[in-house]
Amino acid sequence: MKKNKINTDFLHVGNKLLIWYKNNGRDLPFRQTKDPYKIWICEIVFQQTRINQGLNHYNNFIKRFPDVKTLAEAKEDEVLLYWKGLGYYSRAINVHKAAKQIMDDYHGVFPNQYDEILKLRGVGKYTAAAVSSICFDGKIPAIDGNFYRVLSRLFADDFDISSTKAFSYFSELAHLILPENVGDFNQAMMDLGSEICKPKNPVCGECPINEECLAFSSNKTSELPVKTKKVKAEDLHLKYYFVHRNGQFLIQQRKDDFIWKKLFEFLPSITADLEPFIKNIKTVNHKLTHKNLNIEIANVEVTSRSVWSDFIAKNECFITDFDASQEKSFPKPLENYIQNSLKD
DNA sequence: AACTCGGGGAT
DNA sequence: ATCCCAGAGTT
Repeated sequence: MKKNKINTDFLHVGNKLLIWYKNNGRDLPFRQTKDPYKIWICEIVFQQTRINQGLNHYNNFIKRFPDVKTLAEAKEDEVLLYWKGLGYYSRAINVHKAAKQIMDDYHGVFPNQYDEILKLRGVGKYTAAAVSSICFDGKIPAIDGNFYRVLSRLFADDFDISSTKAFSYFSELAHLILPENVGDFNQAMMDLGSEICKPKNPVCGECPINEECLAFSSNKTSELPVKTKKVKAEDLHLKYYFVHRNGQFLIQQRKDDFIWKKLFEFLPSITADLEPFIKNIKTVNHKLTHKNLNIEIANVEVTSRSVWSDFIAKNECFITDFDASQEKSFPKPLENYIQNSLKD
């Protein structure tokens, strides 16, 4: 059913959700505060990330960087360290840039208007709406994956959520049920989408708005939302040389393009004088959302001190050891490789 | 408007 | 094996 066919009054749905949220909302660490800094960080951490997966990262991040100023004054590498294992590493780089932005452009005071929050690096329409509604009583629905799913089911609407027009389309739909307290409403939609209106096997029997849900009454919850675009992973081969000597090994830092932005990695190539020291070669398979990685890692133990120091002098790389490596952010498969090397 | 960016848990 | 998650930036 399209929105222009909806003649019933759905406004009470929003208020029902607020009541449900008050009694059934999840108890999360960022629920006790309206500090825009903390809400902002949590919104960034939990982009495309499940609560259970990011909870420790969020707590550790807030503990180390409790406010904008602390974050802005930190080194980028340390911010990346606290993002280690979370994925989508541009979020860490951007959150750091945005902190500097707040110091420079807003005298360290978090902007309180949607349009200003939207200017922050790494903050899009969703996050700007979330922060402005939760912290500053902004009246803007925070349209995310939960909104798409809940609204498409509530109105039994087959609008393609993978369409680029989905955001504005579901924004309009959201206004049909938007209550006065938009901040709590936005969070209620997230909890409903997470706990009740789940992608698969939704718990419609416990849903506070199942009486109004057109997908429920027409038994179409399993067909909604409609998403036509599918992402397919392509194969990618990577090769690394784990060059080490006496508990030290050589690393370099990735660029901020392609995958694993600015994370540390082993050397992608060596010179001929190191080849005799290759002990063995291990292949690691690792799946990313858009890539099936096949990583070949050559274990190079340099037993000659002169060859070791000569290579370091002539090549761009850093020396680290197993303890110090814990203080840098490596891609997951390389992190695993280091951990396995420790056991040998 | 389409493409790209991680990692992990649920099914 | 497939889907999807408190999305945003780039092309």
